[in-house]
Amino acid sequence: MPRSPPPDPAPLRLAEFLPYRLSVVGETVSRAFADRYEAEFGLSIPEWRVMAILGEGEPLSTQEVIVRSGMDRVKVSRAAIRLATKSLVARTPRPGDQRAHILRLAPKGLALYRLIVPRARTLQAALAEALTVEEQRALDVILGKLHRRAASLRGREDEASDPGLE
Amino acid sequence: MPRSPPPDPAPLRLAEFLPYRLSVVGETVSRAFADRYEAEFGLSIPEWRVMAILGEGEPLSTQEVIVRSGMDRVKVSRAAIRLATKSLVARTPRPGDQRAHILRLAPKGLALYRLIVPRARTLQAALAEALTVEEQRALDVILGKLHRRAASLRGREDEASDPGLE
DNA sequence: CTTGTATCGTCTCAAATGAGATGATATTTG
DNA sequence: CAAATATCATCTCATTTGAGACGATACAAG
Repeated sequence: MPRSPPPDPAPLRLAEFLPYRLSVVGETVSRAFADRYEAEFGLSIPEWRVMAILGEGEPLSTQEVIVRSGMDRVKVSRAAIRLATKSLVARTPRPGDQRAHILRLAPKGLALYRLIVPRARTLQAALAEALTVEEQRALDVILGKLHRRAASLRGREDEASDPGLE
Repeated sequence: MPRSPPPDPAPLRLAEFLPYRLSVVGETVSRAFADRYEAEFGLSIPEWRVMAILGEGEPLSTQEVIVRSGMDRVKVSRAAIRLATKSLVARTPRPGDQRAHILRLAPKGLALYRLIVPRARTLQAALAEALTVEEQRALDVILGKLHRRAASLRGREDEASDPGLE
């Protein structure tokens, strides 16, 4: 029995495609915030992230900042160097391990941090304001789930099988 | 009455900060999908997006693809050129306007499109599977709201005022 | 028609990006 | 202890990015 030519799949509407939408929204938000951080504080996003991590309290090695920020090794290294150049961050060798640098906010960095945090909260509020409180809570859960799933999709690049190995 | 030193704002937890999380999730998802499109079809994300838009049916000018894809002028231009080089997309001058190119899927491009679409749906399903149906619906609404809000935040770069001018 | 302005897509170029190499130090092994 | 291996942060370099310049065409006003 002759097959009819492969039927057109219903065309995919890019505008409704989840990965596309996530990417566009993420980019738009990032740009909006990047513009502000740059204009108001002269910081790039990677610089701001490093400051934000260090502002949480503990001094951290570059390596630890990499893990917590989710950023690339090179990005963090460069951000740390630029921040040190601006005297916003102090870099001291780690006692007992000359390879690692301990990063901490320098006094000037701490002062700047105290200026940025309220501003960042305001900006976030301006964004979150678009959502109801329930939506905000839901989004929180959703982002966590999506992140874990996307990370695991990245993990096993090929082969859709591999049930539970490793 | 002497002021006490400016009280530390509660430190901002980057890991809970909405713009940060959106950006990280968006990036992770994008990478996961970009890896697949590249490995399986030899397409970059911009190339895939252009194909997806053209696959919706109508032939479109570069300009229209720019609008619908949300991508940069240069990105679309380059993607279209690469796709044309691979004979996936046909570029013909628009009758009556020699400036514009009309883009449409070439036969080879249409064939590839038919391969990609089911795969893209499968990948999306693998991602969306992490969420309940209610969450998927909620996310849809949420992304729309966030996108509009972020876009408008970008609009009025400075000055929190300007009520309604322009 | 001629001049001025707007829009099309591409090109240029400087900046950002990130995979891999590198040098320096630490740790493990024999 | 010496040698092999691992880890840290940085550097290198090829690629990607996007703002602005650009040439070409279209349209508008005189």
